[in-house]
Amino acid sequence: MPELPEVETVARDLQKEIAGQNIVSLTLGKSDFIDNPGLLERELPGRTILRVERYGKFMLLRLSPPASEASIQTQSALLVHLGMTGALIPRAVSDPRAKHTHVVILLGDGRELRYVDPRRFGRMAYLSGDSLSKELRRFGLDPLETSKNEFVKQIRSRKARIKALLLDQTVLRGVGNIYADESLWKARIHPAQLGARLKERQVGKLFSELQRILHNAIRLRGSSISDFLDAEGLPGEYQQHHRVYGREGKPCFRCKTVVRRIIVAGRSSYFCPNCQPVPRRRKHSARIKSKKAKAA
DNA sequence: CTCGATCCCTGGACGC
DNA sequence: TGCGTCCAGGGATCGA
Repeated sequence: MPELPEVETVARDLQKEIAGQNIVSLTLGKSDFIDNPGLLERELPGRTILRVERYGKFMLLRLSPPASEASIQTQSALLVHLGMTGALIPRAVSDPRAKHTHVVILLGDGRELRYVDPRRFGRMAYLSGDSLSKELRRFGLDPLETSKNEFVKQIRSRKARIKALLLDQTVLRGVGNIYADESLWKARIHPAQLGARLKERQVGKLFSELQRILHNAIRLRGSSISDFLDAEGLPGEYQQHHRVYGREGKPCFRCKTVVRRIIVAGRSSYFCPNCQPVPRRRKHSARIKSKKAKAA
């Protein structure tokens, strides 16, 4: 499942592999995950892929302006979200096409940039000018480009659960389930804890650990849980370094307590009940306890 | 503002 | 071997 480190890996590979390539033609298969398929077919042929960037969990293929507007400096880009099972990989034309290949972009050097996505949870969109900048503004802070102070301020100003905040792309762009759980475990914070209730020191710790984990994961080319493949079609290796994610029923790496899985913000959340204690309700616990005793 | 529920989609795991 | 069933999960959307 591609999150920030996986998308960063693919974006860097593609930057090396296809930046500067001209788009000769575009062939679409199933296109229900594309914002406006006709627009892609009209706009992409003839453009040059200037560079490939990561933006949150999106890849941004920055494009040259259309020939008719070469003098106007309107930004345009192809946005690609890999969803759960997407892959964007340059291949020789002679390579057989994988099942679920939905977009094929013929490049000037003769190769094909192929988008493969069995579940089609991904998204693709051509955007330019105001609609592009407007779309990009929807998203929150990039965890690798934000200061600790800014992160702490944002998190502590919200009363949603910390897990929900980490996953909310309008708060923080790029973090998904794996890296949310991993950083919460490292910072010893329960996923259901409310953002506003966390101490400044805790959120600071969370930020440092999140950054460290993301950098490490990028170094190891991401986590491959089920389907993730980089732009060369190879898996990453960070999954071998997961401390809690996917480890329900196994001993905590710190204290040997059995790792649990609960649903927080509608997502599986793995945590250690000992290292990441349940959030305490403010004071009333004694009163509730006596009430219960009376009822019994 | 925040929540849960629901939908999208397919392949893999599991039970028989 | 081959069914059927359940489930995962990022994000959009809707109603509470």
